[in-house]
Amino acid sequence: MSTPSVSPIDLARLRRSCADCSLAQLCLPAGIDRGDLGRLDELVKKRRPVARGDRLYRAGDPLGAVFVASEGSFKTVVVSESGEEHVLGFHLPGELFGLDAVGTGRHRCEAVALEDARVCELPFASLAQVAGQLPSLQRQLLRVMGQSADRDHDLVEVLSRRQACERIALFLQGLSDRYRRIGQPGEEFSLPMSREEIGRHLGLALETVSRGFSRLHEDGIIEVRGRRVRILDPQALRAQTQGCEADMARARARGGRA
Amino acid sequence: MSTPSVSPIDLARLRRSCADCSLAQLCLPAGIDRGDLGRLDELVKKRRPVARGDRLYRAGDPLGAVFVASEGSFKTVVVSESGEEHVLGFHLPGELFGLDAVGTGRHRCEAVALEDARVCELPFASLAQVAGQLPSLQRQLLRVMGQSADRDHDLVEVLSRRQACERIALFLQGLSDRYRRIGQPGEEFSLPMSREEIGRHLGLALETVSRGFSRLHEDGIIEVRGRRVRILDPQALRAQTQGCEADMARARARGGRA
DNA sequence: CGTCGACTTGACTAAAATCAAACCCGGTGG
DNA sequence: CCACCGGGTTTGATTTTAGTCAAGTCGACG
Repeated sequence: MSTPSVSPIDLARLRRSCADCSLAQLCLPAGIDRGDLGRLDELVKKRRPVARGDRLYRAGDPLGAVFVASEGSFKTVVVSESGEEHVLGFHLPGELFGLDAVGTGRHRCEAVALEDARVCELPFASLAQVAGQLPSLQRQLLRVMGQSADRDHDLVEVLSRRQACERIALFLQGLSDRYRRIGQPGEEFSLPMSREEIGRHLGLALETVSRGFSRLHEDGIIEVRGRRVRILDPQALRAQTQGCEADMARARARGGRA
Repeated sequence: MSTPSVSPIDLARLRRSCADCSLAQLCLPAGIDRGDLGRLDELVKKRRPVARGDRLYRAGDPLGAVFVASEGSFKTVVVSESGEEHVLGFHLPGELFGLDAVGTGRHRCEAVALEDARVCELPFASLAQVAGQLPSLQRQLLRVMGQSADRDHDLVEVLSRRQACERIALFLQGLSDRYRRIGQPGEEFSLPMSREEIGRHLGLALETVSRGFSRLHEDGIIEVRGRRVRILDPQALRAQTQGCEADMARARARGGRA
């Protein structure tokens, strides 16, 4: 599954419909019956290609559409007045983003492709309108917004950890779960983002991120080579998530419990 | 219970309707015409009293209702497996909370009254159902969910600040704005939460919070006595928000530097 | 007036930021 | 094929910052 060598056949299939999309169950269409899906299908601009570094929207832009990464990953970032940027989130295929404008009508952050990618684009106004007519879509839209809030929520949980290694472990854990959800191996994946971006996401210096990775490596919990990551001991990773004391506790308990 | 002296007249007025509520413009009814408001009115359990420390819901509870603080403040907290708690947010009168269950159908955090308070309670299922019939309510519901996400967003921004004093300044700034929005003076207010709770919100030790307040006090930016806060120099507070270098820059710009 | 809890302050310690230097690897061009 | 970039990454030494532990202080309330 390298970057798309887009044959005409592929192209045709790509534009087909949400119903045929491999991500459908993770995306907005989940739980919407095939009949109603047609309505949704009509409004989606499907699988538009986006080059690495391209911005889908900028802070201040009026709410136009929400997006689903269909191939490749994105980041959403806020740039503070002082110029430094914080990465609010990373968005893997099947994940919806761009909802940050729903509150005020204007985007608060900008969305950037981390690699050459594709997005599906849904004009928000039409989406909301159709949702008013299709209860199943409304339900799903609310759920998706909720899930998006849950992800922010997760980030808060990460950032509230004091120890750098906890944040990093939690970050890897989260990525692993999310990769697994989209049908890719959760134990081995390659990071679409740089150490610096991870740092800007976790509120850590990039060196600290690197050291964290190295530390987890030394401890035999993960294997890292550049952006390639393999999780060797998921349980231990989870333990790191709970802080080092918890880690100790686990080590102690190792004799007694499975 | 024994909160404010509730005369029969008050009681009658309190139960009246959303249309008459002083918070209506901040709350769900905003932008909904009077006719439709009746529909909403029917489902709201209005101004139920809640004692300090009471929980409106716990983590794991199924999504039943969303809440609006109508009097007094609340906090939402997540308790990690290791027992420590993090305060996700504080909720002032007119602010809606409890949406954290929309994504999964179960609450991820618990909501606790910080003081004797009152809440309006909206059964979520009915709300969603009525929203399907009233486009204006649907729009408003989406907007309110978006605003709630924006607040999470703000918290992320706070937590991503490295300097403790930046976090604290941003926190006070935010509170000030929010108090102003609900028609209370933004320059002088009293904190409904303890230093410890602020710490658990900002990811800081309570001592650090206290020191931060003291520092801002010394610098003549705020006045603090216990939970009473007055903002003396809003501009300087804003500067603190941007980090100490920005602060320095401002000091220099003041005309004359040592 | 004494007690208790919340808050402040101080001294010390642990952790991460910063500064600075190597290192590794994919790509380029000789 | 190999030398040589250059970005991203790792690692080391030092400094800064916030956490921790431990006294005190303040203030509300019985």
